[in-house]
Amino acid sequence: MNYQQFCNKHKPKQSELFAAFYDLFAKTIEIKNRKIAIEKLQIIIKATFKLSATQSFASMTLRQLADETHLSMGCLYAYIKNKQQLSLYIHQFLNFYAEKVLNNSPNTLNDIIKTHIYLSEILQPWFFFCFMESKNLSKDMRKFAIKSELLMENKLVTIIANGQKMGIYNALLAPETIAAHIKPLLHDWYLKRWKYRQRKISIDEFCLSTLTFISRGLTSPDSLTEHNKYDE
Amino acid sequence: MNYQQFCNKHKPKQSELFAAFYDLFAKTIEIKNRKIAIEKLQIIIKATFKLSATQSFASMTLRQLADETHLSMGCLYAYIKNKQQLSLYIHQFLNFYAEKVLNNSPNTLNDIIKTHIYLSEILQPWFFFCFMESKNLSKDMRKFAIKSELLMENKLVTIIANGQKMGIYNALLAPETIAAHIKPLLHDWYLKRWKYRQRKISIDEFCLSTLTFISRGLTSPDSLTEHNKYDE
DNA sequence: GTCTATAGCCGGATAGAC
DNA sequence: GTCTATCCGGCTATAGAC
Repeated sequence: MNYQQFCNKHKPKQSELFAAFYDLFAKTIEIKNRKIAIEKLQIIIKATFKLSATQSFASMTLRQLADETHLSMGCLYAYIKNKQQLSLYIHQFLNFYAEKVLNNSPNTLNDIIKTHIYLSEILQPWFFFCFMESKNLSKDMRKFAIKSELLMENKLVTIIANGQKMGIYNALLAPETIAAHIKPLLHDWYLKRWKYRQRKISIDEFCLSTLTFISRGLTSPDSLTEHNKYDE
Repeated sequence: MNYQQFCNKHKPKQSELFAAFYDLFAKTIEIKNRKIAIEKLQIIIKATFKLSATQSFASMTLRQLADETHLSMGCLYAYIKNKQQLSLYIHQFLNFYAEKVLNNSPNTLNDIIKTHIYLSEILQPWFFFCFMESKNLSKDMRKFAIKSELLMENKLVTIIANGQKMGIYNALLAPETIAAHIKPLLHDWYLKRWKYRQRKISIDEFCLSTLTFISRGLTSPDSLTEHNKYDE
């Protein structure tokens, strides 16, 4: 699987993405004209990402959001119940969407890692927002919001444990430990997206180097060479 | 070097830390009684960390801060010029302090990595705050604030490049790429501190597994084994 | 569906008493 | 140094016209 193949299978058109968004929350959205709602929700959420990324969601005002979307305050409130709900819906939708993709993903280590990176590329602003703004959620909601993250982590652990049992991976580190190290490597792609863009590193290059880095940590069966041993 | 040794050399008493803080900004702080100022600044900044961590700095109100510190609004304003400056000073102080320690740090790869982890342990709330709240800074200030991060990154790159030249490390990945992968591994310690605490993973265990993970990526000279090759 | 106008509150910041 | 009292601007949210 490469990025192009993943896109063919999973990359939604922007309109499809927000159609799914509307359908998920349609019951609680005042506007009943589906086509208009989808269009406006896309505008509102993209503006939310833009403003949140530069100043944080908490300090973004709905006046700014109204300006940015060229909607009035009143109109905004036809699409969202209040400011907090806007944040909540974004979290919930990403969770919903990520879980759908992860549940359909293949089960080799490389493929899961690639699936995660590719997904976070396609939905980069969503991932970034959810990572940075998880504070906005209540405790209950926070638990819900990281369901798909746990799903991902469990998949990693299972595969690594299996690989170790079969002798394919060395067992120097516990599966949970390795999984814990892998995750921040993947997060970096969407958290520091601007850095990779600036350095002109493509997603394929990033995947290659990440997988190389991880594979080497997993597969070398020999003990550490002398000068790099953890020297107390 | 282990954590205990590092602490003996670098770990400041809390009062020393905030004494350094006061001295760095004394010119711009109204309160001239050094002892009182140091004490209150410690209270104010710790409260800021607490409130920011649960709700973000932007949404923390100075009234909340006054409650948490048991100071009045007026009194608060004797220590800080305004809300934004509070955030700025925290960023500037961490940068000042980190640079001091990093410049005195030894120059082996393991020691630099350990220095960074140990430092981020001692100043965990500072590191967490600066990572999460860098948005609050103006563009100029942001550049300034990451000076010490760049210092750290450059040190990594230099050492890795050297090691590759000397044949100690494999040259599968560029030094910059490896450094880019190492950094999020280290950030995880202070960003997800609660997770490691919950799992009862000590800083020494974290260092060991991180260094193991990194070393293996660097030192195995053989090419990737078949089943883990980047199978496109 | 979208707008304007406005209610009502809360935030940052300051003045001035003690 | 620390407090109370207060200004004023800007915020979320809603009512009601179009």
